[in-house]
Amino acid sequence: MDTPRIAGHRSACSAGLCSGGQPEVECEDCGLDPICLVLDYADEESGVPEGVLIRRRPVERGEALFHQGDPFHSIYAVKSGAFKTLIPHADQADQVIGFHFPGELIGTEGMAVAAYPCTARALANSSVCELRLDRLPDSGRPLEALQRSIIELLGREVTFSHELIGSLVHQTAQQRLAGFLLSLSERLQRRGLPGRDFTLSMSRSDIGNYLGLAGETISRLLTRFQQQGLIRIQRRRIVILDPAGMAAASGS
Amino acid sequence: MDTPRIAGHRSACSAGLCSGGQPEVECEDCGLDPICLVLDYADEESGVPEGVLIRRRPVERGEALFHQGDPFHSIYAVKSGAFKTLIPHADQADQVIGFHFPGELIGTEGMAVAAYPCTARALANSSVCELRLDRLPDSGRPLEALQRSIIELLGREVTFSHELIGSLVHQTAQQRLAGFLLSLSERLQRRGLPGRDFTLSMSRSDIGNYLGLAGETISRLLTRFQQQGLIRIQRRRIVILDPAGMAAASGS
DNA sequence: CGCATAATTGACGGTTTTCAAGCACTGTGG
DNA sequence: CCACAGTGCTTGAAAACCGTCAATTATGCG
Repeated sequence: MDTPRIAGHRSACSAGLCSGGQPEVECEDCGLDPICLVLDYADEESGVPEGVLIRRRPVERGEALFHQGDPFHSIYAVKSGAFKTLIPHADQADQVIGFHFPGELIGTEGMAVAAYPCTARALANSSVCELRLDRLPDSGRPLEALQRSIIELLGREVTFSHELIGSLVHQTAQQRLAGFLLSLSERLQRRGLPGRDFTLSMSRSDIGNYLGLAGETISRLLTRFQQQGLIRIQRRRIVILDPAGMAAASGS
Repeated sequence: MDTPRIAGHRSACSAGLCSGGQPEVECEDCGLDPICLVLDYADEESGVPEGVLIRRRPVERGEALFHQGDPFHSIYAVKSGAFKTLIPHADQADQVIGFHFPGELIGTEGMAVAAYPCTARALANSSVCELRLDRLPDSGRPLEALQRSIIELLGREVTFSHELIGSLVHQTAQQRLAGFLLSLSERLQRRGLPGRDFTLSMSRSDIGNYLGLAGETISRLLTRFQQQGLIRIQRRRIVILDPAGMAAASGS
């Protein structure tokens, strides 16, 4: 790992690796952490009921955490593995909304409308922490801090979506893919995982779908990046050799 | 107007028309209304300070409500006129993030990160209601209801962004523009304003920027729609003649 | 009335999609 | 252990679509 860490008091794993050898995020690096802390605090103070926070539930590859339209009950944090969220379409191909890596949250946008607006599916064998918000008491002071955290999360998500729209809509295929790989790299590193040598758990078509490109275009661009010495690809493993070159290719 | 309404007790205007003759949204149809109600309630119960809610402030065409990076203090509701939000770029052209019509809110996403992530600019002479959240007391029970409203708003915005991304990225120029005009029509109607005969306050380039297309493409498509008898255009005035045909052109 | 800005329209070229074929890898069952 | 099928990936060729550039017209404003 790029940045080895000491396991926190709430982490059952050390050195960021689990029994399966998959990289796993530490609690300190997890997006659910501020909320977990609120709940821990709440636990001592006012007695949050059991079963609100379910730690390290395993999810098998291909399994769905929830489907579009399911009544909202939980938000999830990825501990290991990877997920995609998508809007299923009966007639046409599904629309891939996002990818979720260790430390990142899934399902936050369902909270507002009482139902999940998308489906979340595991791209690999994974594990998640689940926060059952429906089992929280209806009122009480700790809720205000929790709500504040959620408002922050959603606000960041809106801003991210706006930036994403700008990227997707005003950039060429090469810029989109280079930017995508760089942002992936950055996201993994921010969570204490290796950011220059990682596995794309999703297919080329999934990436293309997400970026508004054909799967063939992704394939062609990856080989072009490799020919330019920017990256090295072995099936789904990606090594970023020249981050500066990638940044140039991403158009900023 | 399509649906004439009786002015509510908090509305200073009647029949949805203001002195300037511009269509104005009623309080009942305004996105800020649930929050206003919360504050009215709060006012009686616990005494919200004066100056929290500023009603019907006029904003001149070209004037900015706030700029990107300004410290967050307020969310705004458009009463009359129209706004665009954009991310300014020093080197390249600005990125248009969205358009805001009477009854719709501006600035919600700034709340989470304490600074506005975008600039809001009036496309026409307009008026807004301003809710100064920085003048709210730091704690107190009514906040919880307010926070819940804001979480709902942000959640809907996230979902909307996801759908928008899907549209922009997987549809042709014709589908995007047809869908854009239809969604505009629906948004205006939802707020009690005429939805089949309205004014595009923004330029062709603004629309193109927002949809990821060139201004020339917007121009060409509008004339094509008119040739097909779907719409009628006179400068910036649009009349939707065949909503069903537009829906077909939008690809769903 | 004249200038500045916005909108229209045409021609051309580049990028990306689509269609199609062949290849590589995985996992399964004999 | 190997053959096989299935899936995903790569690569090629042609066409569609949209962007850019440029010229012209229309509109608004002083």
